[in-house]
Amino acid sequence: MVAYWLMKSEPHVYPWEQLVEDEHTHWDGVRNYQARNTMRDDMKEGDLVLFYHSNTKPPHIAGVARVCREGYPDHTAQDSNSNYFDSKATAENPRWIMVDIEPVEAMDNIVTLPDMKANSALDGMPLLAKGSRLSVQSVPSEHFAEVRRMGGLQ
DNA sequence: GCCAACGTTGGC
DNA sequence: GCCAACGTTGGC
Repeated sequence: MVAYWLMKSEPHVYPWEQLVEDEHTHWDGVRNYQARNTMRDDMKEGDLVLFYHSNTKPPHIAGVARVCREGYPDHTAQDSNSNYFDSKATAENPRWIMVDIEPVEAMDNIVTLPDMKANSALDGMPLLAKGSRLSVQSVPSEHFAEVRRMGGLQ
């Protein structure tokens, strides 16, 4: 049973094009407990992910990715040279978790936030909720299908 | 366990 | 650059 998710990345930090070039990546740097718990407990290999570009004009979904490795310790938390260093993280208690994802398909045309807000078929989508800030979040399957359709994918 | 202060996210 | 919304920290 495939589940659907959405992950946010700022394009000047790690864009979709970089994921395509890298072929897969580990999703390090998440330092929010709710997002961590989702990666640790809920995201399974084969689940599909909407790759969202935040903090850009306009914010948009760039493509679809797939979980290719389930939750494991985010080693950057134990690296004092990393921006994501957390002094409370240890080998015994890594505190932060990441998954690996790989690209599946780019949108034929990007799906912008205003277009999603204007589409009543997406009413109730967590991304569109007021004050939504979670960088890893669930996507209802019917919303996932609608976003793919909006992006021009079969 | 409360809550004020502070830091971050992210659309606009 | 602004600021609303939200999460975390730490004193009490």
